[in-house]
Amino acid sequence: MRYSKFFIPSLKEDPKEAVLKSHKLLLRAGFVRQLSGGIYTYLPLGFKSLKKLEDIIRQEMNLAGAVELSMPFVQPLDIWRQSGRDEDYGKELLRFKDRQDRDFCLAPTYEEVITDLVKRNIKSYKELPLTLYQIHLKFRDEMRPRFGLMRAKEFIMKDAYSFDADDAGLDKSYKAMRKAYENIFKRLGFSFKFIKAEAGEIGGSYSEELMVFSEYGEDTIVLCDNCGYSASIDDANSVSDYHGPLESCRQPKMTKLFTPDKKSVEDVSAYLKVDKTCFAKTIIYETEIGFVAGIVRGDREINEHKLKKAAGVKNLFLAKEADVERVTGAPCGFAGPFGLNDVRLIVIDEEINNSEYWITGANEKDAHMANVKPERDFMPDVVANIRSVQTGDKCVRCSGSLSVKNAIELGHIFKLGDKYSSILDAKFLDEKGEFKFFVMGCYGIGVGRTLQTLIEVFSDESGINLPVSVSPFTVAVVSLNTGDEGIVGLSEKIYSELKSFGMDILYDDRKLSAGVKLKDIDLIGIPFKIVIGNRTIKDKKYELSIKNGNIKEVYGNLESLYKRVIELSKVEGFFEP
RNA sequence: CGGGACGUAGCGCAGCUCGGUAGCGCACUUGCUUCGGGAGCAAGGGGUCGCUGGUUCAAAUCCAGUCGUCCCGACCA
Repeated sequence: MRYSKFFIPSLKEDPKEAVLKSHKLLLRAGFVRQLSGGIYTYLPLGFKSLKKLEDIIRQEMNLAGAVELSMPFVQPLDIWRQSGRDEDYGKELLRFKDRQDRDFCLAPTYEEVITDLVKRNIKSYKELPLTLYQIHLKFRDEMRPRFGLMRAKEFIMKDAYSFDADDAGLDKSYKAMRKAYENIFKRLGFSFKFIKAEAGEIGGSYSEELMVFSEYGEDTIVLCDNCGYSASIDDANSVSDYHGPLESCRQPKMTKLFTPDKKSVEDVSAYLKVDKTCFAKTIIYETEIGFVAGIVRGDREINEHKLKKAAGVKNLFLAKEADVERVTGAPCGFAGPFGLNDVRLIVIDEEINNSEYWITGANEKDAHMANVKPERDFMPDVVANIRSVQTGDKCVRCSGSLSVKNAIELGHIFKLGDKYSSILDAKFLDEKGEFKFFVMGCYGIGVGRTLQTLIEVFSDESGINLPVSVSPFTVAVVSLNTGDEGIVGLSEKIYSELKSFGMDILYDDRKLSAGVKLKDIDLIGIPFKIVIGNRTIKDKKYELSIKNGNIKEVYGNLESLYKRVIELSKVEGFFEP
């Protein structure tokens, strides 16, 4: 492909709407453009990369025995009314009417359609198991689309659905998909892990999320360095073996401490010269049952998800400052667990209950209280694990050391059981001639999100650095001086010869200065680059640059250059020096 | 949906406090020179200042509303 004939609107400067590195690069390298919030055009370059990524997914799905199809993006709302998810999905389901005034929606997912399809066409256990998949659009009217393709309203997803005669069959289908996912993400070069998850909107009995580690991931997960235990920060537990504040900060009896203007644990700890672990901090939340106080150690954070569960509430958010003042009788920053007005529940973390001698707010301006003991000085209603795991905590399984990492969820696999088949009355005849509901599983990969995550994880200061298998082009030929016949002639020759070997090649024939062209190639991140300039002609040597590792190789003749390029193009991930 | 910020040329921004001729860099067009890491000189083109209304002799600038984009929170691939 000639650069001059391709459409690559690259940007020199960071667009202001992007925050994330990968989002900036997607825009700068001319991979995508936003049409409206959460709605994107894939430009030729991004589209080419996307297709390569899809092919990898397709290969592994096919290998696992899944069969590809394509379902309608526009769906009659009736089918959603039947499954009851019309209401469940709420505003995320974008609805509209056709000219006959019938209700339709844009597909946020495809369980209804696939279940209906299989119900109408599969009658016997002899036709099972069956796994169908598609790579296709979904639309969810997200309340807040953000970070480019990471959370878009319209997005591309690979979704697969398995149909089995019984649970044992489902286990097999599930395992096959799980293995396919492992293959896909290994081929892409990701460092990843499956994490058990709560099923959410899709529902079902068991599900795992495929998480890829990345500093900027929106999800937080906990890993054990020793036994491999892993869980979402909302589910993860750590050993509670804390035996209370240090000797040095224990007071023999309840003592009021003067702490002028010191509100945060940080400030009070510095002011009193007492370790943060000696504090019990009291946070007031507003919920549908009234105010709830959550108490954890001073150096800890409350996990609101856990607190919700422990308190048995659905909605929970930090109380407004005015409410905190009313409830505690003191300005924000001096809350303690005793003498609270109008608090329905006091929930304390296990660690707090394990011990005494706590320093807490005194519910009085500019004062804290030492030697506060649960059950003597205040009555906890619930004792539970409501703290977030921190790096260094002990693993509940093996007492190894836990670490907390950010990750991006790229896949989610579910055992659905008969959730949809029973609602939609999808049955087949088993060997005994009895009707049974299909036992289903469903398996998703966010394809657009995966592309962006590849860029997030694999990029350097100069630009994108994708694995060879998903880079939009494998090799670039850059003609530095388009005014020189010798250079142009040689560039054309190399371009057409490499093309004849079936190489996916971008030939930069633009009449621009050398710097601009080289920067663009680096930004797009083409793994291998052949630069033709005066030097090439003068020295009769051919230079091949490898982006990963910033390596330059020089060849004395075209045959050996071609041989090397062909060899390199077969690398699946990155060329490793 | 709650909280915050921003909308001025294709892109990135200044101008707005204190109302009076719309500006800078990059990009673009033409010519000449240059040609291994975002070239130089010369000449040029391009903006209803997001939109609507109000105040005013006069609005990019002040006021109100509205739309859009982004960030933080509750949800998710």
